[in-house]
Amino acid sequence: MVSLTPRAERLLKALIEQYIAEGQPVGSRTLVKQAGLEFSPATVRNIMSDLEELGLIQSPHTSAGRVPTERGYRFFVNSLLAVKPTKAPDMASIEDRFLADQDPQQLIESMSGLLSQVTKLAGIVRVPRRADVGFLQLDFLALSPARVLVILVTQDGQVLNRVIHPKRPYSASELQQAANMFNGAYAGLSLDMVRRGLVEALRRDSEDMQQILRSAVEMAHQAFAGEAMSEAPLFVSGETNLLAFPELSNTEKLRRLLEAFTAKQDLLHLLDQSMVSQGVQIFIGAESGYEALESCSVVTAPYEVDGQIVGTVGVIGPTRMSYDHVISVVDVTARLLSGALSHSLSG
Amino acid sequence: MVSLTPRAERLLKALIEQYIAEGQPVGSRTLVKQAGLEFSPATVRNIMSDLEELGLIQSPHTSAGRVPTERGYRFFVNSLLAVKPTKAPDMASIEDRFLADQDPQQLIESMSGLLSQVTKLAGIVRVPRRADVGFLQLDFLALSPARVLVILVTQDGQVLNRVIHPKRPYSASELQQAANMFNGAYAGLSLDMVRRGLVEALRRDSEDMQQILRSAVEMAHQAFAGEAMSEAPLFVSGETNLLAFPELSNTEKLRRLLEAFTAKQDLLHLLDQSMVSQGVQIFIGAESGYEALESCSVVTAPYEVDGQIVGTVGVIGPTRMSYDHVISVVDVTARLLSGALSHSLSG
DNA sequence: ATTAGCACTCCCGCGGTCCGAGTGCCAGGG
DNA sequence: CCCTGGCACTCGGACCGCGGGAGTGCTAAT
Repeated sequence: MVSLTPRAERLLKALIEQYIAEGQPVGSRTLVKQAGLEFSPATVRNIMSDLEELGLIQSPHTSAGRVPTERGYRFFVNSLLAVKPTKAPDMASIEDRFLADQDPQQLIESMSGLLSQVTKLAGIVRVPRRADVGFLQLDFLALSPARVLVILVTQDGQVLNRVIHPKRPYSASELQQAANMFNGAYAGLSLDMVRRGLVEALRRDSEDMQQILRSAVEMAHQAFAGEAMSEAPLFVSGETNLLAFPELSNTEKLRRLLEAFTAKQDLLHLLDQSMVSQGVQIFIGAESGYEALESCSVVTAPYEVDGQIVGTVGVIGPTRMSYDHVISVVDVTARLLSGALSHSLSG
Repeated sequence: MVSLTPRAERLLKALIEQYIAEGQPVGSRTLVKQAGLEFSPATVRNIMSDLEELGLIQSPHTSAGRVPTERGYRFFVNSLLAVKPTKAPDMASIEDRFLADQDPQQLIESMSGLLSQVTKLAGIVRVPRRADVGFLQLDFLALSPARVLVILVTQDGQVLNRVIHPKRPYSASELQQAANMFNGAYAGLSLDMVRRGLVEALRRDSEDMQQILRSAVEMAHQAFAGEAMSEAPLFVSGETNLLAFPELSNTEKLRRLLEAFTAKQDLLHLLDQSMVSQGVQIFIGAESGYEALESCSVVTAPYEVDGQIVGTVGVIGPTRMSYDHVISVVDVTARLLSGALSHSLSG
């Protein structure tokens, strides 16, 4: 890690803050005026020259001011940044969202909207991997003779459902019985284990299985063995907020970015990465490793249920974002979400 | 309705087709060449002059070619357009989507993605209003002593669910009994009627109601009486496709358009409008009545279940879209969706 | 009635100029 | 020795004028 004189640090900090605020390359004169520095523009120029040699700032062209590089932002975030507490009105918006007494799944999904609204950036949320949550119970419900609605409930209150067309009609009591047996057989396992159990059970010949349980297994398999149980959902909101940033609105970058949002693949990897460690994480520009996120930063924080990390919330915006505010908003949102989930699930 | 000479019609048709294909103002010379007309550019200019007086075309400035006006598109769509059958590969994509045996709700929601993918425009889908569908059954499921999962199933296989915190703990058998009584009391009504019934039942003093049913009503009310039952969902996909059109990418229009997509209010009204009559409907530019849709056209078609219109699918794109292809794609999608829904629900 | 010709208009791209902002460097002063 | 004022330099952006090209409208001739 580079080390700077206190003065240089102070200057870099002022420069980055100014650039974040205005979005324009900042020159020595404006920097002196704006930051109230007690030395002259010429001195500032010398220091800037040093900072440029260190790769912390650069100038777009000869006679423009300086702009932070990704390294500059990184240094800024690591060493210079004073995270500001979330502003009261923002805090109020966030807390309001947690007051509404809704089911956990919806609460989690609403986080992306909340974050985008408060930060004026794009909000993202990675919902818990279904495969890991516990199986609670399953129900078969006859919609018509040929159609059965399969409802699967997890221990954290998620509900998955799907309509299937069984091979033969079943009576309501048969279905009830089948569900009871199924629930008895698979209670308490994780969804992933249930799914593997289903595949296993179907491969073995069915002779050693009661006919009614076999029917249940078949129907459950038909409904949920596919990707439905292991799909990896990710929600993005407020993409339009990004249109407001001129550095992104040059269409080509924007297009790639929005396509990355709909493809979700890359984002998913990134968010999974951020699930391994606790606390707020920040990916600046190329650090994310995805081209589509060039000149963007991602700020994430995992949330947990009963001490176990299950998902991530965060925001995506231009590298030029107000890290000091964004970080605290993401952090507090993740914390409150963790609290709300743990409370509502065990309360 | 204006009437034109056959020659003028032919010319207008060629001009609009050319403009749709290229997106550039088209002049007399290129028009003659491209459309293989047997008269000279000068004649074309005279006719164009007439068309301009009629308000069907206009020129952006003196020495540019001509561009269709909204009236021009309208006339084109009404009188000149020969709808082309959906191309085989597109047809294949569409049919593929209906082969996957999934639940109706998901199938409907996937239509917006399908349409955006096939037409390279933004796809929209209005899902059925929940208030109108029939109530099938309701279940209470204890997640923990303090939390009850309420699952509501409609006759068309939709599942709504929400976690509530009842006033006192209930045993599993109490919950079962409550659900049974509730289902007996409200079976067959529409969701809207159920909701009104709930409010009514709570307002009456509870003495004339069995205690256990009263508990069920309270819990059901807690879970679903809010907007959950009457919310009006609308799905939009492929917004990024619109970035490819230069006439929209001027940022300000695009921004408003995308905001209209997230606000959904205006779109919803528009789609509700299109539910009153059968078949494909086309709103060109200002015809939609919403400023955000300026210089955009919307092509919609309602879909039905058992002869009853329940929702709408469609696309949104620039007024300069290939109506001939888009119309047939939207039409066939709506038809196939109607077929799939009627089949899967009664089959 | 159609067409060829022609003058006209306007957009667009090009090169040139000017101006301002900002830099780098140097010499002088605390 | 470090800071600072001064100065020459560079570069981008706005402005301007010009010419070419595309397209039109009009008119006269067929």
